[in-house]
Amino acid sequence: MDEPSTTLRPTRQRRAINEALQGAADFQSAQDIHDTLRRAGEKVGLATVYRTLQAMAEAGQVDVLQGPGGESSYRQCSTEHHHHLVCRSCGRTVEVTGPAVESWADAVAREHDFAEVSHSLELFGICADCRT
Amino acid sequence: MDEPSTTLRPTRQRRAINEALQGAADFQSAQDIHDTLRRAGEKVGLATVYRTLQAMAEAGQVDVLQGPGGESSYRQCSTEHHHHLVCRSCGRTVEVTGPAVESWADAVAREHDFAEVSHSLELFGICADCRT
DNA sequence: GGTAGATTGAGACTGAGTCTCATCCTACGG
DNA sequence: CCGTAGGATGAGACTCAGTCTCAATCTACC
Repeated sequence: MDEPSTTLRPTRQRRAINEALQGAADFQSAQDIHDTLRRAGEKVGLATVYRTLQAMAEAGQVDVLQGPGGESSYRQCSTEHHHHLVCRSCGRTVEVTGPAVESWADAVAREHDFAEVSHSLELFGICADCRT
Repeated sequence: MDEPSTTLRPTRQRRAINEALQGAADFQSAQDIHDTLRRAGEKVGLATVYRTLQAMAEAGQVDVLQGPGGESSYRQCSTEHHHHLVCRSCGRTVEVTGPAVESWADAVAREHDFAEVSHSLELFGICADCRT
């Protein structure tokens, strides 16, 4: 499908996108990042933002979250396997782990004889701040 | 946000969409259903399919699955809370329940003081048939 | 400095989904 | 059985995220 990366050059644009990601605590859409960069004076094409974000997601450097409108949001997270608890109101995101879920998923997969099982799991709620 | 349903009339189109849904075992996109109906000779507008499917999803009559391309797929399922194990290759879908997951989600929500917590959880893999 | 090949970006393009609004149809009262 | 009010429908324009193209540009390396 794709070589690990015949070469992957650290360009100005990629650096800028990386920084924008590090400067944000919560999930951002590609459009958001593009806007941020533009406003910061960085000239980066929209296509490049999409390409870079995708590449980073594939490389496991960022996490992807599918919004309800089908738009993808990206966030820089810890590299180990985890899930997210996201505030529906302000977008605040907390990383959580669920060993119980992982083993449950494995068990279910075995039971139904499915291989290469992956799972997507996100929690949504209203955080304490947004409730007051 | 929205009245329970001032009135909801059983029209030819809605009946057709309902039947198409019952005739399908796996998740179908709105476009799929529209095609199916058209091919079956039923004249139903695309907008109507979208509207009806959305209304049914809101009413809890069908489950929605977000595809990677951001397209929504619909399926008629049991009314009780459950999740799906979907074959990445053929789309075969199995309904599964995970009591352990539900209680884990509750615990996590309490721990971080989030209210009204809901979760989305889907498992993807390759079913036995597709592996042979 | 010179070059191969990866990277970029403007803009055209795609495809899912939404919106508008004139027309159609269902429910219901008389 | 007919007439009417207002929900439902559908053709087509429209929005918007994301992808693709391809010439120009930049980076790594000799």
